[in-house]
Amino acid sequence: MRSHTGRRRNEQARRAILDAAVDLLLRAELPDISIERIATEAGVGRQTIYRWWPSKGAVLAEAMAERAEAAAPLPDTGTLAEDLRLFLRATFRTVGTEPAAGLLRALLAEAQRDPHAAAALEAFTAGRREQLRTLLERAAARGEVAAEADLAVLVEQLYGVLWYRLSITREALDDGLADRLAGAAVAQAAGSRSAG
Amino acid sequence: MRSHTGRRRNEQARRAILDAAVDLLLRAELPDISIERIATEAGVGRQTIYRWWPSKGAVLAEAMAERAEAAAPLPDTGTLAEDLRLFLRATFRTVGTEPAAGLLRALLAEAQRDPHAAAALEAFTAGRREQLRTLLERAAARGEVAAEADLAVLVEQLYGVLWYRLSITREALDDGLADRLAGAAVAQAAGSRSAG
Amino acid sequence: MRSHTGRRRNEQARRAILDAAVDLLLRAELPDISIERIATEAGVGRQTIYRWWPSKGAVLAEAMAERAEAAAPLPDTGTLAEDLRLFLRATFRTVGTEPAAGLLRALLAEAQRDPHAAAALEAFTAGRREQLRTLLERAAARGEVAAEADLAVLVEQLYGVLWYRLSITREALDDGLADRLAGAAVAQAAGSRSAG
Amino acid sequence: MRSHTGRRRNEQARRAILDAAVDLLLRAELPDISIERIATEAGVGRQTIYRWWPSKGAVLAEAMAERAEAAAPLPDTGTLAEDLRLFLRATFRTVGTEPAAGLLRALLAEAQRDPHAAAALEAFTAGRREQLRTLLERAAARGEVAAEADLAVLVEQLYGVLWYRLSITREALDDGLADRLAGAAVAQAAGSRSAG
DNA sequence: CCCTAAACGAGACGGTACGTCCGGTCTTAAT
DNA sequence: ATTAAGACCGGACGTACCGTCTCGTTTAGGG
Repeated sequence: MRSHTGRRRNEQARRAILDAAVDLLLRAELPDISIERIATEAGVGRQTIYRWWPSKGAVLAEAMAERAEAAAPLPDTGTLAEDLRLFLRATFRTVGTEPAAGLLRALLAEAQRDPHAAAALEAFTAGRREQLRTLLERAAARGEVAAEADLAVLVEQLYGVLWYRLSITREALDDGLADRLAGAAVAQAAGSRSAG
Repeated sequence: MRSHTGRRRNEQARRAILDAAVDLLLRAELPDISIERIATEAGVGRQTIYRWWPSKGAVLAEAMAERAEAAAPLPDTGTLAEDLRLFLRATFRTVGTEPAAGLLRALLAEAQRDPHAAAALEAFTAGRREQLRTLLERAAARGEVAAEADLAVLVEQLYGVLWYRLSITREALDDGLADRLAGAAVAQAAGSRSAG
Repeated sequence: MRSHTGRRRNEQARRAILDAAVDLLLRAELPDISIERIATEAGVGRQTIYRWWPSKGAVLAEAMAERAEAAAPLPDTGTLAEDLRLFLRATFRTVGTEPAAGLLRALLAEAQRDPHAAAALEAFTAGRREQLRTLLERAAARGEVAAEADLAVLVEQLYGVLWYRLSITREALDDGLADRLAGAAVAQAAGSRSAG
Repeated sequence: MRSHTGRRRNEQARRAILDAAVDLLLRAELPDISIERIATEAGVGRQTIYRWWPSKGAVLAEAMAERAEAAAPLPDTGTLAEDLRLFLRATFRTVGTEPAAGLLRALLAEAQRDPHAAAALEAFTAGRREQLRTLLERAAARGEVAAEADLAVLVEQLYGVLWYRLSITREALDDGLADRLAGAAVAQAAGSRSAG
């Protein structure tokens, strides 16, 4: 009884496909990148892509997830304001510049029509929200956050601005914005205290 | 020198095209609506679409802009909290349910690849931000907002949450969220005072 | 009861259309000339063409008929051989060179799909056959032709070679061919005598 | 280095395309048969036609060449008159009736605008001329033809009549014509003798 | 001198076909 | 069994024309 026969998955092909997808995004030559082009670029048969990924969105999602793996360690300076400032600056630097920005935009577009991409994007962003939530709760544990503060909403506000600028206004995601946003978040988290 | 010669644009055709585009979005039959299908659905030659719109995104954008024309009048209850609550509830009700939600999602996707759609979406959202900004500044004039509060960022936070849920998490945009968001915004606007 | 009211046909437009059709053929830029292009070239509304001609083939036919009006006078040297030689040389010179050659080819093509063009071509060629037939019968009256000679077939043979070269082999229609053909025709007309 | 990879050409698809082309010609439903219709009729993707043929004319040409492959064996009765009579009768019977007549007319029209069709038609007719030339030279070897007779021209005369009737006058290509033409050709070939 | 009528240039309309590109499936020979 | 190659059917793309249908303008008698 064989446990597995036949040729094994070719890791080089996998790499070539993901790299080709990102390369095409970077070059941003044409409005959209096709499976056809990815295969040609990667020097790979089209079927090899279909064998391992259910859709183009899934390829992009894997490419993105891979690049994002090196998640920045959460800063821990002791104050919410500083932690948030550092976290947002680091996030914006990665996500606000090419190639990541283009990748995310393409993935967002793809997610609107491809459920696989939607699921991948949701999973990815859920991890990010979790991370930010952790940062906020650490501050709450230190007593920097009012009891009534709605941390879940705050997380969505912060990432909301990021995606809003990425996909709609295309305004810069720079350090200045990170600082303003950190300030606003701190005001919101703390401010309810005086309102309470 | 003649000012205009030849047959005039057929308003019925224009209507049929925009309506067909929205109808297709509503039915959401296929992941993407093609110009071909819009033309067939509208009982119109394909060229008639190409004659008046530069791209599919431009058709969707015009369809959306038209539906959005009936902008809700800004509430004016005298308090920021209540104004915001009403405004967000009204906005979420329109935008968070079909057909508007699907239209916006499709337009967002299209805007990532089609500059015409991108421009149309940016113009549309700029108008919305302006409106919300007006609401906030009225409150500021009443002294409800701390001097240091960053209203521009606040506007982006609120709409950011809306689009984030629409396009990424697909969580409901309900009255509960509107209220929480209004609360958070008030806290942020007022809260800086204690931080100041 | 009025006999005719309203503006009269514009002769300049007619001329411009026929000239544009021939010009386009000459330039032979693209595989085929469209009504659209003729109209643009002629600086004329498309409807003006449709008003006066039933099809593109009819325009070409009229253009050709007009050019062919200046029919060469039948030579009359006293011998069949010489008459035929001169007639074929003159015909080949006109028809074997541009623009006439292209016009005839285009008309032939059009006649295969457009009944109007077919009728016009048949009428035109019938006139030509008549002419050649006259030449042959003059020789017969002089006793140069055997009684059994089939003049109708001979006419078709001569014009058959012309069109065969024009449309299929595209070999030159030069003086040499005219002379060989004249010789062959004389042999055929006279030759039956010995066979009789 | 591989000699050939990938799926092989589907012979059934090739057959279906050629058959559909001929079928459409037969039915002669529309003045012109489009690639679109051939593909639909054949149950084949449009690209499959473009992959293997450079133009519509090339498809028609291949369809015709295939039908013509079963070339009638040259008759060999011992006399030019009889050989020619039989050859022309057989040729006219094939070519003068549908579907062949329509096919040839369509191909002739196509050849006036499509170089591929022109080349195919020239190649096809060259073969036919060769055949007829052989028949004539066999008679010459038997001494039935005058030394000065211009066999090349005679071949063009005979096929010229065929195409002239096919494409211009559309008169019948019947046995009677074959016989008259054979008689005329014999007169021409032999007649030069008395003229010499 | 207007009135009616037709022809004019322009150009929008619903369509058909073009030739290209891509999607997702399949077949082939090689590994 | 997987791979690169590549043919297959299907179908959308954006363009070119088709023949028809308005438009407003121009030109010509007839009243």
